[in-house]
Amino acid sequence: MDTLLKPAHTDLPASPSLDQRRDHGPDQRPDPNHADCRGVASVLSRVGDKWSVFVIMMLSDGPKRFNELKRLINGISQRMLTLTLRGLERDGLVTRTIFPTIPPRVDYELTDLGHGLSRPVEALGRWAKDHLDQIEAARTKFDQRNEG
Amino acid sequence: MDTLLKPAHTDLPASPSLDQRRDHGPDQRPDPNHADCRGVASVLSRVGDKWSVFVIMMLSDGPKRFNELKRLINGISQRMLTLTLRGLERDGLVTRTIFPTIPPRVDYELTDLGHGLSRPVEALGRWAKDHLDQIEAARTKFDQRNEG
DNA sequence: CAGCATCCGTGAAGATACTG
DNA sequence: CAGTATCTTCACGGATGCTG
Repeated sequence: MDTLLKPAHTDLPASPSLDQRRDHGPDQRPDPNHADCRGVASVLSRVGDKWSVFVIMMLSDGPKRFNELKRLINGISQRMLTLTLRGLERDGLVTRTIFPTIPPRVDYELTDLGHGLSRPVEALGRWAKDHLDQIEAARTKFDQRNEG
Repeated sequence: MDTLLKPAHTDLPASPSLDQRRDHGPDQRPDPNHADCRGVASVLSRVGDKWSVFVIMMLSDGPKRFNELKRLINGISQRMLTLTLRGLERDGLVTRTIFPTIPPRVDYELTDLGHGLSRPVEALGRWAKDHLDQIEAARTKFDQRNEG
């Protein structure tokens, strides 16, 4: 009940790295006029987390069960899905509803907050989809210049 | 010129994990009706990368120099900044302009593609900022329930 | 079915010292 | 100033096996 799903010796489910590892200095004021880093970063990292994004997208359709999500995302391991869901739950983005039946059934659903997030996230997803070619082209070109 | 800034033995600057490690099986069609994962994921991971986001935000004001960015972001290490910038450059999101003066001067600027990305990214940033409290509150609450 | 518990490899990121 | 080079750490994430 200690190591649980937590990889090795973390204390947070799915986005520990930022909050914990990032304060390497005593005072860390970047410049208030831009972005206040610390806090925003921890939210951004949730968004940047591949699995979180996919889960959010899948759930924007409506509530889903555990294995349903697993099938939809398909590349995700069960551990990562659990971890991701716990993280999203922790952040108040999804709710976890347990039906004490046999066999057990658990539904995951976006909260209002989660739905709010899903909008900019999907906007981003659309952008990504739209410009994928350009980016991949740029990557190829860059790689050729750099080692070809 | 081989190990360079690349941490240990990667081949991509800042978002290699997804494309490479993700194909653990022969057939990996998730369900075309949702998101096509692989490609989008690699873009999302760039966006989700904390440092990339901050750099993009900083550069949306206009071109900046290396150390200027470093100061603005402040929590970033010099290595990570270089790595991030190379990644963004590789993806065709920023340009790198070298002035062969002494001392040397390098300007980084968003490309059109980069500016395009900066819009949804900033939307996300705003969202993150706006709902930071809610999320942190949720986190605290969740943590208390879970171990208090 | 949903989920813990564990072991383990990989690689992302920090710190530091050196160069043009 | 703007990088490079290198070492080290340790968190992410996969695979597997066990519970209620």
